[in-house]
Amino acid sequence: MSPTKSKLTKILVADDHEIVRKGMGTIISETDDLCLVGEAENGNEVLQKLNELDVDVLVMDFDMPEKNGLDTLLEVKGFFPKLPVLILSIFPEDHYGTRFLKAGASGYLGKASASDQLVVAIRKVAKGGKYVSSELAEKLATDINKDSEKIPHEKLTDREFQVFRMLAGGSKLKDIASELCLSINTVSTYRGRILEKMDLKSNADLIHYAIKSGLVK
Amino acid sequence: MSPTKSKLTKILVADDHEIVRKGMGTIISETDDLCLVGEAENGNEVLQKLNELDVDVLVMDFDMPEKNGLDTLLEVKGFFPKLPVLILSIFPEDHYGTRFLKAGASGYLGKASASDQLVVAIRKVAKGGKYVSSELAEKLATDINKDSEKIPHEKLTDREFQVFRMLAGGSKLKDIASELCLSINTVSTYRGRILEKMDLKSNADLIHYAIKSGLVK
DNA sequence: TTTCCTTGTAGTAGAACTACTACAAAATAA
DNA sequence: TTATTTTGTAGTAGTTCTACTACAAGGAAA
Repeated sequence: MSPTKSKLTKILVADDHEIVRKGMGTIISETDDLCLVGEAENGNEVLQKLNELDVDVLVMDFDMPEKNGLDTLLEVKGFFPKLPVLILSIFPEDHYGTRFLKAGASGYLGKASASDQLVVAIRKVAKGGKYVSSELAEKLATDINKDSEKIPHEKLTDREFQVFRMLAGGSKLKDIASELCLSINTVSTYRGRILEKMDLKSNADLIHYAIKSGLVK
Repeated sequence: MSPTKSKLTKILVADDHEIVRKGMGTIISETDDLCLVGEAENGNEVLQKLNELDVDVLVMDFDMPEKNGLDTLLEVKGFFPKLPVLILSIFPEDHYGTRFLKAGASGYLGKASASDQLVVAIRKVAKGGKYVSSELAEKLATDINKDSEKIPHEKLTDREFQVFRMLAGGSKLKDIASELCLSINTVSTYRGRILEKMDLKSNADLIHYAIKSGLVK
């Protein structure tokens, strides 16, 4: 039973930068088998649009205001477990990639990737496959048995990592607590665990680490 | 309908992310009086394209590999002093804006800005004007009275600079106080003055500044 | 299945920090 | 020279952070 194989792949694009959405829209429009059916500016809109529209692939930015990419991904996967999600990021693949893949993303690519890679990735995940860059693939392969040799920040849990990034960006405990709707004490505990796991002594160390390793811009 | 004969504004777009270039290209193409004549991926290409092409406005990303936006801007201004340059950035306007304007940029806007702002900005600078967001304008106004000609850290006194370096290195107020045989309150006052003079908001900002400008490790 | 470790969450008390205010000496401007 | 600003120095009071403790839920290990 094969209906027309040339079925359009319907795509929802989520990014807080309109310019980036336009760019992806253009790339998608220029590709015959792809079709842009909607745009979202933040995580909440993503959920809303997914309910309204018929979507085959979600292409989502890593870093969005209101609700970040990882949280949104988890939520999306809760409601639409089978929807392929492609994560787009300004950060190099190997820094964050594994985290998103573990959370259920079907692929991860940097914004610096050429547009043909975007198209390749979309087609791949639309068919149920995974898309990873060769760098990331290599990393995944070498990471399989080596838990001890992990890069420090990879030992953090998602929640800890989220706090890590905010601390590195200069957010105060209070800001983080209210942003994440947690007690300041809770955030402080995360901070302590982050410092412990990464063998750092202070927020200053943490910021130095984050900048040096390119985890923050 | 425009009674005046509309002249096409020829634009060169520079950004290391192809998706962003596509996005800007789309916005520009959709606007009658604007025309995209070229793209560049990095600072060196910008110079090269400017020599090859007839360009009215350069729209350039803040953060590019190989040669960053500020360096490129200075170089461009050396060869083409009258070319209007619009800087695009993922950072909020008020963080870096003044620095670029002082370096000769005609405008500065965040990537989060709506596309209509991009068009407005391009038209404005093409006519020789300056484009600034209202936030940035306000900031500029308050900066006028300060002697903001100097590089920020050069405005610090020796004592302040000493404290600055220690703070940037991650020292605690207590450590600094005992190292310099001062009251913690005194060190705190220095800190406050440093932040004020350098227009920073927190130790985290200070560390970011110090690392980026090479004042620390 | 039971035990042990990890993760997400928060409270408390004391330490550290921040924002103000203050003031004298040194440097500058008028 | 005199008035004004800058610099070096602290105190006080209110905020925020840190270290420690605690505990339940989920997983992993035994």
